[in-house]
Amino acid sequence: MFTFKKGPYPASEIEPQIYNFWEDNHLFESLESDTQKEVFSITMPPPNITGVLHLGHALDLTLPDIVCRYKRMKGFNVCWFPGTDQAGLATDNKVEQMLKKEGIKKQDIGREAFIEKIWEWKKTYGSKIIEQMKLIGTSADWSKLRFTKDEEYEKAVIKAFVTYYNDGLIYRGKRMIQYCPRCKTALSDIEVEHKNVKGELVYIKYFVENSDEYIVIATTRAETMLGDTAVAVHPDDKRYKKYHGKNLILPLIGRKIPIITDEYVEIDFGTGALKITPSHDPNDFNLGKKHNLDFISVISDGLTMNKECGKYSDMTLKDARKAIKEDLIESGNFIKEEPFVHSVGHCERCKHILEPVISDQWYLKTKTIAQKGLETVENGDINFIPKRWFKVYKDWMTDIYDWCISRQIWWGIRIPVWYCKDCGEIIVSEIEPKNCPECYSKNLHQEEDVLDTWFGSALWPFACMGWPNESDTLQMYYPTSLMVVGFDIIFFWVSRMIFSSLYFLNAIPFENVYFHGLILDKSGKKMSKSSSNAIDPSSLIKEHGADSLRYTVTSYSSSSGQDIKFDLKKNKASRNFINKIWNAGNFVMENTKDINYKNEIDTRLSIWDCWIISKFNNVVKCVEESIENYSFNEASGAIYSFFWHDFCDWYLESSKTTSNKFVLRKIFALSLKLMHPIIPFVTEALWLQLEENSEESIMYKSWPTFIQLTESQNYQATSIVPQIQDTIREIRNIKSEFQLGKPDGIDIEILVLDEALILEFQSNLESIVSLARIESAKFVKKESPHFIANPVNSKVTIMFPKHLIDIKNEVINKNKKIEKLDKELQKLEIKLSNPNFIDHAPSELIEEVKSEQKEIETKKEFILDRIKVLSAN
RNA sequence: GGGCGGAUAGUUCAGCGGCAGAACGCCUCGCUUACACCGAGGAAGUCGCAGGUUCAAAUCCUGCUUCGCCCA
Repeated sequence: MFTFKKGPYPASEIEPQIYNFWEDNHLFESLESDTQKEVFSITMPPPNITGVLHLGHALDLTLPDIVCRYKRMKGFNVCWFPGTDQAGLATDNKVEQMLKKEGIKKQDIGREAFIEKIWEWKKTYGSKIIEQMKLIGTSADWSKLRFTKDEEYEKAVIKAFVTYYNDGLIYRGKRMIQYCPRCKTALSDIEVEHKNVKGELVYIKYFVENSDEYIVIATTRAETMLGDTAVAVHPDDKRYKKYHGKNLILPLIGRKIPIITDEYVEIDFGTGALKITPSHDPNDFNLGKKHNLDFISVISDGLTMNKECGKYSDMTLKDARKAIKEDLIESGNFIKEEPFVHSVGHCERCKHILEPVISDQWYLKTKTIAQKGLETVENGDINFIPKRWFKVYKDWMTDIYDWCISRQIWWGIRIPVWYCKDCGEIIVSEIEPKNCPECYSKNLHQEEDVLDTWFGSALWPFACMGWPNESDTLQMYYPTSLMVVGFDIIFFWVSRMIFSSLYFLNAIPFENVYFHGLILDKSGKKMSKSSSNAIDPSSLIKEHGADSLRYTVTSYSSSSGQDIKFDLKKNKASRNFINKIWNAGNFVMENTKDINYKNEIDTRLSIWDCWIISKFNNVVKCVEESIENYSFNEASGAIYSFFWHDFCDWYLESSKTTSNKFVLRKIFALSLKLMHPIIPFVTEALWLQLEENSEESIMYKSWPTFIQLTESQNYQATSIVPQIQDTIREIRNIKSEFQLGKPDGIDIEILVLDEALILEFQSNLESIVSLARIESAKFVKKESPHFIANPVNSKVTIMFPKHLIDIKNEVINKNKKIEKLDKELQKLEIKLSNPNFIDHAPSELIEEVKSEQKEIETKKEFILDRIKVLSAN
């Protein structure tokens, strides 16, 4: 399929071909007929159709993809359900803005035409996000793609509404809601962002009826005073006790308002007297209900003063505030104003300041269903990773409010409620009623509001599988195994998915939830389009490839789900790693192409073969454990250090002189499998090039298993090779110290004190010479005066010819080494001389420390001895 | 006000009772026939501060400083 070209790995050229290969061969598709295998299923948190891929998606997609690919290789029947979300408000806004540019207002064209426009828009742009998901290698079963406003999906949402309603959990009520004047709709409480805003605190005199005395009221929203219907004080506040039961005269208006007492009022805040505007403040609303106060509305649409406001009618809130302050000054009621920072609700979607408004909305009673959702996680049926998010979940589920599910926008699933214009009957039905069941009138009108998008997406895990139909899909894949999301949508999505699933299916939606952190810019700020610090993953992919981006986000993703300060340098390092793999592949294929792998097997293993097999066994285990524990960073670290430092730096280099070509090729192929879940493109590209596999994808090849070594092979791997490596390192060190670059003329002697070890060293002489880059080495029985000795360990000493060594520097070096060893010795001695340590520490540890002390002492003596000899010359 | 998280090498982060690690960057050397997106070697840390528990603390406990997030 591919051929090597000299030079760096051409990711942007290869990756699309690989993805097409997978897709064309339907490799992502899961068969419901495949009942032999254990099932592993995931539903994707569906991205917004108006969105573009951002780095958060890179996490949402890469991490589940790793798990899916890993599970496939482990022999599971894996199904990953993809989808996109209608995203009510966001889409409504987006298309509204687009039309605005053409000079069209949505009100001008009307509801139906507007919705039509959105569908047109979706047809053109809605697949963009899907194309981008594919760029990153998403191995989701695209044949099962769903959109949360598909006809079938809409039926599920309506079914859910009607069921809740019939069960008495949905009601319509006049309540105070957060209204976004810009989006012109109610929002639920979690769509409100509280931000501190600089404002002013205005102090106003409210005179007591028939008196010269007054109470001072401090307010941040002077304009709402027109709607005041009481002033509240704390019952124990001595300052105001004498006024209990009296009335105040509302300035400018002259309305009589009572002074009420309530423990809600904070004595120490402001003047301790609180003006109550039940129609325009959520807390005042509650007090108004409690004390049976009048509700006077003075603001319409959240933007302007209403008709009841006399001279202030139709003014904007800002203008009205200014005019009222001026009038208060004139009337002598104004005392002062001072700067004040207070928390103000903003629209989570458009960031506009929200206005609390009383209106008719639809609500879902959440208390009891949330309780069940809480218990399910508490008792471990659903597992949160990391655990700490449970506390956040618990707090929210415990103090949950009824959920305002109606929205005054057009794009969305319209609430399935009809009002009879003749008799006032309310009809809630899954299908449009023909006439009123009470009076048989045909004069019916459907509720104008649509449902909160999140109401529908809460059903995603099962509605994407065809619920409420008893589908085979649902039967087979539900509940799912894993959900991967950012913690920022724990309330929006995770909580609601859990209680919805428990309610409608009496089953958990997923067994595990991995919450990843948020991606921040290099300085730790949230990435956002408005502050232009957002990094576009598509351009990153274009520049360095999807594998690089995947590798980068993976190495940032620990089981503790920390936020990620995304560093472009790290992505570059990942790119280098991918390139390293590509080039190693090139080497392996070049060097093994002349062997027939299918028929011949060379079973003679060199010590390096044994060593790499042993290392490979370890890394496989480590990667398995890391993926199972969601320590993705550890998996990525393990493959990096194995492949680069063990396989390339040592094994591949050793293979240039000594090693079994079969093992070289085999371990390389197995490494590709091992790395495939994390970096699927390059591993597939290389896999397909190993000629024996030219047509079969790596995706369904079995996960590597433990390779058995004999006891002696194991001994060579874990005991001999490390000594040879230490020897090579020591030679390289000396070469480096004396700047002996080229191997020419470096003929060293090696003294080995152990007969068996001599044999091992001798039979691997070639690789020692080659890896250490020297001209020759020979084994001797004793030191020669023409050579300078350096200890590797208690059994191995290497000797460089005197003429290559600067004796003065060598003495200095050796003295430095002594210093170092002394420091280490000191530490050990302190430990060993502590009787408490000897009494309490485990004996293994004590033995370890003792033998280490011995080793260092021997080394020290050896070096001291050589210093003496050198100094004497 | 309540809660959560971070503070470890110049930088980005692991480690979370038993000799402080990685990657990048930096310094020295090297175009060794897979890779200069490379190779070999090296320097670099009072693990935020102060107490405590322990034979032993970056790691556990308490308090504090500081940065960030969530809820009210």
